[in-house]
Amino acid sequence: MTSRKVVSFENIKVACKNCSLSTLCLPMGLTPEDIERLDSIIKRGRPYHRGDHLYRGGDKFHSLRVITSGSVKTYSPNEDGGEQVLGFHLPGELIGLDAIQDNNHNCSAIALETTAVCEIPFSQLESLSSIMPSLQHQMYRLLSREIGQETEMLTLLGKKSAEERLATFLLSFSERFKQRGFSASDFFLSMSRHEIGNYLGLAVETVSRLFTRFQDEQLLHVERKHVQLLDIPRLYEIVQGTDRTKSSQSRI
Amino acid sequence: MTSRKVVSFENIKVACKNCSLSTLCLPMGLTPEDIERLDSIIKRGRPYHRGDHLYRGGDKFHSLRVITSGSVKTYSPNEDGGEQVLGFHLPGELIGLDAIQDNNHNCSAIALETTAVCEIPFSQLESLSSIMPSLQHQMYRLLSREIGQETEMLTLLGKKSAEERLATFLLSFSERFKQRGFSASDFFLSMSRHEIGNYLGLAVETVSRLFTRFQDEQLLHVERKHVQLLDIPRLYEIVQGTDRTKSSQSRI
DNA sequence: AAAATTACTTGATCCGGATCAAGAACTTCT
DNA sequence: AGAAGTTCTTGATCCGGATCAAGTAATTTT
Repeated sequence: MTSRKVVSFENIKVACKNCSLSTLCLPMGLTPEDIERLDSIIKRGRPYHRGDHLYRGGDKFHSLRVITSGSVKTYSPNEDGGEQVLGFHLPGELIGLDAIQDNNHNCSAIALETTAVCEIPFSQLESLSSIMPSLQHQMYRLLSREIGQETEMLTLLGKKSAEERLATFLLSFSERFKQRGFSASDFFLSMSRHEIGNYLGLAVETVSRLFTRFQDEQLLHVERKHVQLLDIPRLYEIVQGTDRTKSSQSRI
Repeated sequence: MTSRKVVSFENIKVACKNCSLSTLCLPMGLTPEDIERLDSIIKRGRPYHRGDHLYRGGDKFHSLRVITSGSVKTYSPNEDGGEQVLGFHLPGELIGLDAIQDNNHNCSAIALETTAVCEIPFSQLESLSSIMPSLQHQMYRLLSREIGQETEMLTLLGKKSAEERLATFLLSFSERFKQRGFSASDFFLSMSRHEIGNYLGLAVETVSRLFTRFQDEQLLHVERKHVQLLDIPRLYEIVQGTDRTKSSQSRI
């Protein structure tokens, strides 16, 4: 009778096979039996609160982590006290891949809100992947995808204007929320303007002004962290630098 | 008698076990037997000439490539005809890792000078790595290292000044040449000023002016592609933003 | 609920590096 | 060797976005 109640809130997502993220996550494309084996090495701890570190630069590396709810910022603390924000991570995303190289975290990861994660001890994952070719393949794909994403970010920081950067940022969240079954046009950003600016290589003031400008131009409505995208197609035009409102006479 | 002559110029580096790069390259840390097995899947074609493409964005991916001599530029062609230079690659460096994710090259690679490469068919490498844990481990490390390097580049493009960027660039080559047994302070750059600028997110003119300035400040001597670093310690100070010549009164 | 702190916005000014322009040095072609 | 095309350098100007400054709104502390 009461035994039903044992399946408490904390245990609902206790297995990959029941997890709605499995199509985005490490188990993607694995057979149910393989998922079961992967599942057996995964640890699910208690949630982190806003501001808690998942790990810090310098920590010994032992586990990769998948966000299962909430969101996380990764950043690399640089010599003079400042930091470079490296990414914002949503449920289903794997973090810690950069630490494999020397078994050390070179970056830090901090929860932006209440956040749950799965921990995957890397040495066990490695052993498992050497007897499970499909898992090995998935790991190679994920590592490669990470490289590809950073490559896009290099182009963003190397060549794009401030407004192209912010539009890219917003559409990235739009797409990722959509993938996760949320609205592509109405969402909350869990990070501050300062963190957005740091990530995009812009000053806070520039980010703030751009939000205001985008709103004036009817591209979106923004109130604090709540963003509603009103004209996604035009945001895409801005991303490509094809925005007719200003580039019509340039570049010929 | 004449059979000795069969070991011609082209065949000297025909095996990993004889290759001076093996400590920097994929075989790093493998046992001689494992190197032998890896060697058996590697293909060595004829050299590329300056301007030849190793692959282009959109090509089907089948092989990773290791530069064995010469140098290569990777770049991502972007929509409007321009390009973002992603990296300059020296002997021992592995390229193509970003293509694993979807079996397609998203970037292009072009020889900057006469260049030889080893081709490693990825599907064979994958099979081999699933029966050779040490190779699998090495692959994970290399992929992770690539992520770490791109992360550093993100910080460079997001936060650093033009002079910090060029100093970082020069010291990166200095270190890599040194690793390969060449001079750390006297070398030839195989890429143009334009390509350096593109890579560093700077205009050609800025790069040219910085070379002139660095020379005026006795940091280096430069003549066309020939660079001699005269004050490596001070270049390191510039990289860290700790250069006393200008930051002494700032940031307090 | 008031006070203090932190986050965000908006305006004014400044500056690093882009862009424009032109000449010089080098390379390639014929 | 001379012509034509590149690449590089140097100077002048311009502008996007940083920095400085101040005010306002939200959040946290007490």
